[in-house]
Amino acid sequence: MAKPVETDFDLSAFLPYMLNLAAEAASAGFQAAYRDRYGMLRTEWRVMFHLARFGEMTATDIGRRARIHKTKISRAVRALEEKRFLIRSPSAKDRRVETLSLSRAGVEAFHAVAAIASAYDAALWAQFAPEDEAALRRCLAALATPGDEPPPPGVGD
Amino acid sequence: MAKPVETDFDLSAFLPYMLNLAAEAASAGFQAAYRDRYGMLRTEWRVMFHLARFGEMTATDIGRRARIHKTKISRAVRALEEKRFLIRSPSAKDRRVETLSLSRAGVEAFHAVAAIASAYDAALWAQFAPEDEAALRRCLAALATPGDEPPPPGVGD
DNA sequence: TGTTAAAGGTTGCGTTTGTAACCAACAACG
DNA sequence: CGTTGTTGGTTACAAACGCAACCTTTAACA
Repeated sequence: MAKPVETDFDLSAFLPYMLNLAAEAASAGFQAAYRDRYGMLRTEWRVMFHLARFGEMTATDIGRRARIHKTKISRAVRALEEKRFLIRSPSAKDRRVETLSLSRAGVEAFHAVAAIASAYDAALWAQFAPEDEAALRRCLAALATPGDEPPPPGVGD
Repeated sequence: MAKPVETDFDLSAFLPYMLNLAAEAASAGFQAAYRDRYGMLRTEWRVMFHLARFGEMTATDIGRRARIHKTKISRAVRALEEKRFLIRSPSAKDRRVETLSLSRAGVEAFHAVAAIASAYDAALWAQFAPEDEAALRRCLAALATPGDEPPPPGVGD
């Protein structure tokens, strides 16, 4: 099969492929902000963000909101706890549940990463024409919203 | 730290995050096409696509074009070979190199997956307004193009 | 030629992930 | 109450990945 195959399918125009290339490129430069500086994984950063954004939450709450699987949350929570960024406190009403919150150090780390993220994000958006930016936001929001299926494996930011 | 943290950073408007959610959602429904039916991994599908698109190639060629790391290519090639979808033939000029090509069965599998991908892709694009589609293509292309750095880890389609 | 450097690929090892099974606590209901 | 089913969360095990080291063959060049 030495010759190219006759086909009308064009991978480079295939939306899932384009999205993944773009996502990969956009994430690459930012990961260092939490990976190198705090030894955090992507899921840890996301969990940290949610706790900062919403205050106290349970692991299940985070998973539902962030669409991350239970086991990934569980491991991220343990890692954050070991880094002293997160505190678990038992719930009085339901002894299965633990309420999670950021420690003071966790809040500080969050602020540092969020500052880098803000600047990074601004630089990314700056390369688009204003009307393209609006269209991009619309399309990405539509793609991310579709079904309310169970939490997918996850690719990450 | 029970209360939400005071911050102006909004994760849900953070471009890398939006891209990853969208990429994840867009890929989810398609992966079954090669995973369930042929037991292929994402990298295997990408390698197969490149061989179909360009005919014979070496592993390094594929890696450069698809921006996939050597070791992932190497393992994908072996997996495709074991599935009898791919044939390696030694190069006469350079004994380090192996020329890769799809077997007849590989071409058939490619066609089957490509057909599903085409239909899936059309359905995804159909949800956008025509002018949004153009803008989306522009933005994603711009994001994916930036630097010609060495092959990144890779997230996938 | 002999030496050194570089390129094509593969492999080993540790880390991260996905799936499924699991444990404990609670809820529903006879 | 006792049984049954569900929910919050963790763990075990097998895959997959990323990185670095490695082997072989070419290229550069003294």
